[in-house]
Amino acid sequence: MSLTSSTPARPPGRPRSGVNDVVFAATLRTVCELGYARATVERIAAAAGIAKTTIYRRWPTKGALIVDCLLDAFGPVPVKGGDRAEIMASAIRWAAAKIGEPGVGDAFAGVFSDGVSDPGLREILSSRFQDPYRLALQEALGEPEHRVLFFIDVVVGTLLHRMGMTGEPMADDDVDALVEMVLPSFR
Amino acid sequence: MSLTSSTPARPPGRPRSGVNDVVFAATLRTVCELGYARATVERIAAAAGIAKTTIYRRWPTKGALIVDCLLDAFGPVPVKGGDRAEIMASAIRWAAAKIGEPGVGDAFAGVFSDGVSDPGLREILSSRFQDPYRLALQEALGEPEHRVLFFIDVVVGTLLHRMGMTGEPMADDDVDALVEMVLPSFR
DNA sequence: AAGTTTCGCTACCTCTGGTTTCGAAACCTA
DNA sequence: TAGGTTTCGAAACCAGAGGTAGCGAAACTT
Repeated sequence: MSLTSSTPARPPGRPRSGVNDVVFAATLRTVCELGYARATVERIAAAAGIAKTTIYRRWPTKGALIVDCLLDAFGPVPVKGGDRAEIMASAIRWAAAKIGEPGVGDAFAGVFSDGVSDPGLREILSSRFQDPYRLALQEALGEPEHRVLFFIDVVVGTLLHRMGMTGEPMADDDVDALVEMVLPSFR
Repeated sequence: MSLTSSTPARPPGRPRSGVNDVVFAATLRTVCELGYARATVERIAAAAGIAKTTIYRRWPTKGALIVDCLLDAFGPVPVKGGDRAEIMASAIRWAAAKIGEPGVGDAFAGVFSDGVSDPGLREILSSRFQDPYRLALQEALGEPEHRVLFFIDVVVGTLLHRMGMTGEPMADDDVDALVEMVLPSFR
C-alpha cells in the first residue's frame, strides 16, 4: 500500500523553506512603516531576511503577494450563529477591525487601487479574496449574490475610503453608524 | 486712471497657451483607453499635442493634474432646492453618474489609491477635491462636518469599490438601493 | 554519489515620474 | 525695429520600482 494521501509523495529536490509567514509579517510591517508605494518587493524581502528572487519564485507579482498576505491577515469571516442582523453586524465590525490593523488597511487600499488599471490583478483580487467571503456570506445570510456584492461594496468601500482619505481607520462610533445604516436595508 | 482691475496688468513675456481644457480632455481620454497606470504623463501630453514639460510647468505632479481634471469633470455638486432627502438623493445620483463617465471613475480610483501612500497627494485630494463638496453639502443639509464626511465615505467609497472590483460603474438599480440605504439614516 | 529543486546573489532590462537644458517662439514696451 | 521677459517644444537625463536571467551553493531523495 502506498503512502497515505496526507503525505503525497514529496517531490524531489530541495524543499521550499517555510518562510511564507515570515514574508507576510514582513510585508505588513514594511507597508505599515513606509506606506504601500515605498514598500518595494526588495524592501519586503530584506525585512523578511530573504532574497527578492525568492519572493518572485512564489508569487508572480507584487499584487499577488499582497492578496495572499491579506488573506492570511483576514482569515475566515466569522459567520457563526445568531440571526442575520447579528451576522451582518459582526461581519462589519470584523472587517473594520481587520482593516484597522497596522498595515492591513494600507495594503488593502494599495492593492485595490493598483487593480483599477490592472485587469489581471483585479481578477486575482476578485476571485481569490472577494469571492470566498462573498460565498460564505451568501450561505450564512441566504441573500442572493448581487445583494451580498452590494453589501461588500458598501462596507469595504466605506472603510477603505475613510482610510484612504484620512490615513486613519474608521473610529468605532462611525463603524456603529455604518452598522445602523446597513442593517435596516437588509431586513 | 489706471486700467480696471478686471485686466490686471498682464505680466510680461509670452503668455501661456490656453490648453488646460485640451489637457483635461486628453487626460480622461487616455485614462479611459489605457487605464490609470498606463496613462503616463508623456502619453497624456502626446494626446493633448503638447510637450511633457509643459504639463509639469502647470501641475507639480501627475496626481495634482488628475485632481484638477476631476474637479473640471465633476463641476459643482447640485444642491438646489428640495428637502434634505431630495438633495442627498440627487447628490448620490450625480456622483454615480460622474464616476460612470468614461475615464472619470478610473482616474478617481487611481489617484485615490496613489494617495494612500502619498500624504502630499492625500492632502491635495482632501483639501482641493473633497473639502469643497463637503462644505457645500454641510451648508445645504445643515449636517455637522463628521456626518457629511461619513456620507461621502459611504457614497464615494461604495461607488469606487464597485468600479475597482468590477471595472464597471454601478448599475442604476444598485444606485437606487444605495439611495434607499443612505437616506433613512439621515432623517 | 547522482539527480533535482530551491536558495541567495548579482546584474540587468523596461517603464514611469520628474528634472534639466537649450534654442525658438510669442508677447510687451520703447 | 530692438530689447527684455516668459513660455514653448524637444531632447537628454536621473532615480526608483517591478520583474527577469544566470550562476554557484545548499538541501533534499534515491
